Amino acid sequence: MSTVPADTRQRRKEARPAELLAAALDLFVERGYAATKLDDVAARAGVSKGTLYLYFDSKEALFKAVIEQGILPMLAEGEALLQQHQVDARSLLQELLLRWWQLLGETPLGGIPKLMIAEAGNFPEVASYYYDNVIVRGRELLRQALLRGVASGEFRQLDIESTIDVIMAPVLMLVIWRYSLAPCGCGKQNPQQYMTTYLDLLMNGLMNKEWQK
Amino acid sequence: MSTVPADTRQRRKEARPAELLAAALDLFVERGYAATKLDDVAARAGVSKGTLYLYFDSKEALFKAVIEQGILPMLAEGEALLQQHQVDARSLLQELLLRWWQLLGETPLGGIPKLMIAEAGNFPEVASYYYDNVIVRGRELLRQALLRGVASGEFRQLDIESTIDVIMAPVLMLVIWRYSLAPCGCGKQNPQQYMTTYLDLLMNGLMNKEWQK
Amino acid sequence: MSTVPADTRQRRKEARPAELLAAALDLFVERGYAATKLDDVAARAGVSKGTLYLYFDSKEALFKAVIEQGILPMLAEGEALLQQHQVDARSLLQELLLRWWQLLGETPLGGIPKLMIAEAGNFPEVASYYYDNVIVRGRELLRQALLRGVASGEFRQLDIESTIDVIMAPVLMLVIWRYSLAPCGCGKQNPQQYMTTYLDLLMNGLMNKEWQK
Amino acid sequence: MSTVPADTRQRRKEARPAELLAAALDLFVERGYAATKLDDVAARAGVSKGTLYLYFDSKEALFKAVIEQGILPMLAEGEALLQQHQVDARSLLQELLLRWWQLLGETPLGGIPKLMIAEAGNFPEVASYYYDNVIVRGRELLRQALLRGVASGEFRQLDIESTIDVIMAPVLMLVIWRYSLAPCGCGKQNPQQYMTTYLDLLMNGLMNKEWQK
DNA sequence: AATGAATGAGAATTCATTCAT
DNA sequence: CATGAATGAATTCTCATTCAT
Repeated sequence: MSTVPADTRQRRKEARPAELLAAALDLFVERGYAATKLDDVAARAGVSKGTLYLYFDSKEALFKAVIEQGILPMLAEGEALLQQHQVDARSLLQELLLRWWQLLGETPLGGIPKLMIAEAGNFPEVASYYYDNVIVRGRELLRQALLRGVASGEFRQLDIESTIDVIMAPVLMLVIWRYSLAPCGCGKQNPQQYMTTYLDLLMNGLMNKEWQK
Repeated sequence: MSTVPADTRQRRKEARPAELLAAALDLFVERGYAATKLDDVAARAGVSKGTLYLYFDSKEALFKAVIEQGILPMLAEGEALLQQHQVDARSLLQELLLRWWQLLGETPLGGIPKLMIAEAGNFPEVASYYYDNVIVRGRELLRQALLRGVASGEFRQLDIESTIDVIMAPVLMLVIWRYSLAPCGCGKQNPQQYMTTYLDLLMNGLMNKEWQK
Repeated sequence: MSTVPADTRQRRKEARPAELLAAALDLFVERGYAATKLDDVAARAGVSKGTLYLYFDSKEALFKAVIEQGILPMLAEGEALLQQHQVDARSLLQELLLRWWQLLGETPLGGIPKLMIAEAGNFPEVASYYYDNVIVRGRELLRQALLRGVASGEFRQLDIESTIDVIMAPVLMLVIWRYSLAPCGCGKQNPQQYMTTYLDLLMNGLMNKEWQK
Repeated sequence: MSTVPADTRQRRKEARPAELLAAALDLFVERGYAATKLDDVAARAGVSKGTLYLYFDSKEALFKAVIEQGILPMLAEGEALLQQHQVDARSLLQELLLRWWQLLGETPLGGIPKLMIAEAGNFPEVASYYYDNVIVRGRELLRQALLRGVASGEFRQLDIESTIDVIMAPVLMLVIWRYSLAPCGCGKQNPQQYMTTYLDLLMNGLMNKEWQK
C-alpha cells in the first residue's frame, strides 16, 4: 500500500536474480553442477524453491546465467585494460596479470574458471561461449602485450601463441587452487608471494638480457 | 574340460577391477562424479550394473579406488625420478617436467588432476590423501632440483616454495585443458610447442645470466 | 480466492502423516516390513511415492512412527484404565481385559502386536521401546488387579508374574490370529464366544472356591 | 578313490537338504521370509549359493519345504499322543500340553508358529496347509481330551471349540515370545514357572469343584 | 555335484519441476 | 510475486536366479 514497502519490495525484486546467481555461483563452484541442489541455492538466497523458477526456467538456464553474468565483469575489465597504455611492454603485461588476479583472486568470480573446467564436458556450448568471449579476448590482450614487447626488443623472440597459454597457466592455477584443494586444508598458499615469484620468473624468462634490470 | 575357458574366466575375473576402474576414470573425468551413472560405467566396462558391485561397495568406493589406483603410477614414476642423477640442475628439472608430462599428458591418468580439482570439495579426505601422496611428493622432487640448482649457482636465488608452485602450474594446466575445454573444440593446442616454449621460458627465468646458453 | 480450497489443502497437509501411517500400518501388518513397498503405502494413502518422503525420512523411520503412533492410544487407554475403581478384583480384571480387547480387537491397532512380534528381531530398539512402554505398563495394570484380588481373598495364591503372562496370552493370540491365519480363511473365529469362554475359564481358575459364584 | 571319502561325501550329500532347511528355518524365523537372503542361508549351511538351487527350486520352494519338514515332527508327535491313554482327562490334557511344549519350546521347531503367523498373509496356501495339517489335528487332540473330561464329569460344561483355542493360546505365546521379544532382552521368562502357573490356572478353571484336589 | 561370477528386475531414495494457494 | 506441497523420472543399490566351469 505505502510506497516505501513498495520500494523495498521493488528493490528486493530487482535484486533477486543477482542474489540467486550469487548463491548459485557459490554452490556450483563448491560442489559442481550436478551435486548442487536447487533447494540449497534457493535457501542460500533466502527464497523458496518456487521463487527460483520465477527467474530462471531451469537448472541449466540458471547455470548458463551464472556463467554469463559471471563473465561480464571480466569483459568489462578487459575493456578497461585495453585502454592501458603503459610505456613499456613489461609494465603492460604485469599490469594485465595483476588486474586479472585482483578480479578473480579476490572476488567470488574466481570460482568460474574451476567451474568451467569441471563442467565443460557437460555443457560444451557454454564452454564454447566462455572460450570465445573470455579466453579468446584475454589471449588477445596478452598477445598485444607480447607483440609490443617483441617489437620493441624488450622481449625475446618466442612462439607467441604458446607463450600466451604458458603465461596464463600460473594465474589460472592460483584461482583454481583457491576453490579446489585449498579449502581442504591442502597447502597454505601465499598468493602475494606466489604472484611476486611468478612475475619475477616470467619477466626474467621473457626479457632480453640487455633489458633485464 | 578345456583349460582355455577356465583361464579366460580367471583372466576376466582378475581383469575386471582394472577394467571397471578404467571405465570409471574415463567417465568421472569426462562428466564429473555426480553426473556419472554407474550404469554407464558398467556398460563401458562391458558388464552389467550388478557386476560392478561385486568389486566395489558403492559409487563412492569406486571413486576412491579410481583415485588411489590412478595415483600408483605417479608414485612409481616419482620413485624412478628420484634415481635421476643428471649432472646439471637444468637437465634434472627439465627431465622431471618432461617425464611428468609424458605420464599424465599421454595416458588416461592425465584426467586425475582435473577430477581431483573438480571433486575436492565433495571428497575432502580423498583430496587430502591426494595432496599428501602426490602433490607433496611431487613438490619434494622439484624442491630438490631447485635446491641443487641454487646451490650450484645455476639458478638464481628465488623463494623455493612458491617457485615450486609456479613451476607446476603450466604442466598442470596442460593436462587439465586436455580434459576440459580442449574436447569442446576450444583452442587447438600443440602440447609439444607448449612444452618447448614453457621450458625455454622457465629456464631463462630461472637461470643466472652467466649460465644461460 | 475461495477459502475452502485453502482449508482443504491445509487439512490435507495436516492429515497426511496420519493417512500415511494408517496405510503403512495396514500393509506392514499384512505383509511384514520387508515385503511392504513404499510405492504401495503411498498409493494406499492416495499420494505419490515422493510425498511420503516429505513426512518420513526413510522406510525405517516410517516403521518406527507407525509403532510409536500406534502405541499412543494404548497408553491413553492404559491411563484411563488406571482410574478404574471396580469394587471387586474380578470386575476390575474383567474390565481390563475387555477394554483391551475392544481397543485392539476392533481397530487397526490390533495389528501392532503381530507386527511387533514379526519384526522384533529386525528392530530390537523398537522392540525394547514397545516392551518398556506397552508391555511393562500393561503388566503393571494386571499386576495391580491381581494383587488386589489376592489381598482381598478373591483370588487364590499364585505366582503373580507368570500369572500376568499367562493371562495376557489368550487376548494377544486373539488379535494376532485376526491378522495372521484368520484372513487366510483358517478357522472362523467367534471372538465374542472366545472372550466369554476365556473369562469364564480364567475366573474359575483364579478365584478361591468360596468366592466363586 | 577310497570308499570312506565316498561315504563321507554321500553322507554329506544326503544331509545337505536337512542342513539347508535347518539354516533356512533359523533365518526365516529370526528375520522373516523377505528379509532373509539366500546367501546367508547357504553360508550358514556351509555351502555356496548355487548349491542351494540344486536342492530347492526357488526361495519360495525353500520356504514351503521349511514349513513342511518342520511340521513332520509335530505330526509324528501328534500320532504318538493319540496312543496316550491316561486314565483321567486331566492327566491326558496336561500330558498333551507338556509334550507339545517340549517339542516346540526346546527345539528350533518352536520358531514355526511365529514364522507362520508372520508370513501367513504372504503365503496363504502354506497357511492353509499348516492350518489343515497342524492346527486342525492339534485341535482334534485337545477336543478329544476335553470331551472325555466333560463326559466323565471331570471338566465343567464349556463351549468346546472356543475352549480349545483359549487353551492353545498360552503355549503358543510362550514359544512365540521365545523367538520374538525374548531375544531383544525383553522380559526374562521362566518357561518352567510359566507352564506350572498355566496348568494350575487351567485345571482350576476347567474342573468341576468336586473333582479339584 | 558344487561353485561363485554374472545378471537384471525391483525397491528405496533423491531432486528438478509444477502448480494450487 | 512468493510459497512449498506434490509429483515422478532417474539413480543407487540389492538379491534371487542362472550358468559356465
